[in-house]
Amino acid sequence: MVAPSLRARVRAGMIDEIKAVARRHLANDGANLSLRAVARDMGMVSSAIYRYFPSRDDLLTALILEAYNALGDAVEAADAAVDRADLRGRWHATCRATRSWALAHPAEYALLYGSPVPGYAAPDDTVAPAQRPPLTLVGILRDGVADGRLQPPADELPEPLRADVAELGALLSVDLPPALLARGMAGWTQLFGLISFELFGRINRMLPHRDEYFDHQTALMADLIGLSSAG
Amino acid sequence: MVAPSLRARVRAGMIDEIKAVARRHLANDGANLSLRAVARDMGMVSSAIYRYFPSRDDLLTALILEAYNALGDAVEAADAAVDRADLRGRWHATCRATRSWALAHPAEYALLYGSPVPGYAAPDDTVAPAQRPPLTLVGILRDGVADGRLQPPADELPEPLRADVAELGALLSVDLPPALLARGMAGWTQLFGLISFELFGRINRMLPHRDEYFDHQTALMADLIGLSSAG
DNA sequence: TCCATTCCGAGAGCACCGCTCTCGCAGAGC
DNA sequence: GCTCTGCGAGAGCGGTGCTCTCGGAATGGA
Repeated sequence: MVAPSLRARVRAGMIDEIKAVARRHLANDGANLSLRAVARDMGMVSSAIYRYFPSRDDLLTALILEAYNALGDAVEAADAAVDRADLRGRWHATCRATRSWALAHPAEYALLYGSPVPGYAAPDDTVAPAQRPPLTLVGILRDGVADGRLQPPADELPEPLRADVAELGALLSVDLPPALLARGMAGWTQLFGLISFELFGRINRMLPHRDEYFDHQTALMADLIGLSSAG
Repeated sequence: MVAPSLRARVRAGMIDEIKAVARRHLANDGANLSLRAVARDMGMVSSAIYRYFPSRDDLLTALILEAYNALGDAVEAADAAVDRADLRGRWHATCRATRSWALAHPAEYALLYGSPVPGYAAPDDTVAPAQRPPLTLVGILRDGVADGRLQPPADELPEPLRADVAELGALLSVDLPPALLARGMAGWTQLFGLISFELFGRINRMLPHRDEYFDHQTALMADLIGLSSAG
C-alpha cells in the first residue's frame, strides 16, 4: 500500500463531501436527488461533479452501498449485544435495530427497499452488503439449531420447494433444515413488510403505540419459528 | 341525471384515452411518467393535456385510483369464487389473486405500494379503495369467527396495544378479537412483503419455484391465524 | 529548473421535463 | 347570426442529466 498522494487525498475528500451533501439532500427532498442541487450546495458547477461520479446513478449506487453497510452495522451490533443463548432476545434486538435505522433514515431505507428506479440496475457489489441483515437473522436460527435450543419444524417441505430452499441455504452458507429456513424467511419478509407499511403506508397511522405493535408482530414470527428465551 | 352533452362525452373519452396511454407508458417506462411523452403519443402538444388534468400528480392520482379498484375487483372476485366455509381456501385464493395482479401490473403495484413520491400526498378518496384487499382478508376472519370455524387465540393482547387494535377494528367495521385481528394484519403484512420482495428485490431470484414458495409462505400465515379448510 | 502531462472547474449547449400564458379557431347555446 | 365557452397550438420559463471544450493549476520526470 503506497502512501496516497496529496491529489488522491484531496480527491477522496471531495468524493466524501459530495456523498455527504447528497445524503443530506436525500433526507430533505426525498428520492429525486438532483446533481445540480448538490453541485450548487458545494459552490460548484454541475459539470464538475462528473469528475467524481460518471453519472447520477453512480452517485446513487455509492449512497446505496453506504446505506446497506450502515444498516448492516447497526443490525449486527444489536445482535452481538445480546447473550448468544437468548435466541428470542437476539431476534427482537435485530428486528428493532432494523426498524430504528429505517425510521432514522427513511429516505435511505426507501432507496434500499422501495420500488426500484426504472432505468436503474443494482451492480453486483451491492448484493453482499444487502445480505447482511437477513444473514444476521438466519444466524440466530443457525446458533439455535447448533446448541439444540431451537427445534426445527416436524414437517419437511414438499419436494420442488425443499430443494430450492436447501440450495438457497447453501448459497447463504447456512446449514439449516429447509422448513426452518423457510420460516426464517417468513420472519424476514414480515419484518420488511412491517417497516415498509409504517414508513410508506398510512394503514397503521391510526395505531398510536407503534413500538408495542411492532414488538407484538415480530413476536408472532418468533413464535412461528420457535425461538425461545435464554435459560 | 341529465343526458351528457356531446362535448361532455368527447371530453370523457379524451380523459379515458389519456389514462390509457399513460397506463401504457407506466408499464413500459416505469414510474417516471412523462406528460410530454403521453401528449406526443396522442399527437397533441403537452399543454393540451392540462385541459384535462391540472397537473401530472392528478393524472397519477387517477391512475392510482383505477389501480386500487382493479386490484380490489380481482381480490374480491377471487374470494367470492370459493365456498364460504372454506376459510383456508379463501385465504389462499385472495393471496394468489393479489400476487397475480401484482405480477401482471408491476408498475401499477409499485405505484400503490412502493416508496411514495416525495412531493406527492395521496388524496382522501384513495383510502377506501386502498382498504379493499385487507378488508377482504379480515372478512375471511370475520366469517370464520361468526360460524365458529375459527378459534381466536387464547391469549389477549397486552393493554396499550389491545385498545389500539380494537379501535382499528371498529374503524374497519369488523368485530374481531384484537388478538385475532393482529394475526390477520400479520398475514396482510407478510403478503405485501412477499410480493414486494418478488417484484423489487433480488433475494428470491434464486428460487425457481416461486408459486410453491408463495403458497407455502401464505400457508404459514394461515396456520398462524388458525384458518381451517372446509368440511 | 523547466516542461509535458494530468487533473479539474467553469461555461456553453443539447434534449428533456412540468407548467404557464396567450392566441386563434371551432363548436354550443341563445 | 352572435356570443361565449372549450380546446389545441405555440412560445416561453426554470429546472433536470449529461457532453464538450477551454484554460488554469498542480504534478512529476528530465
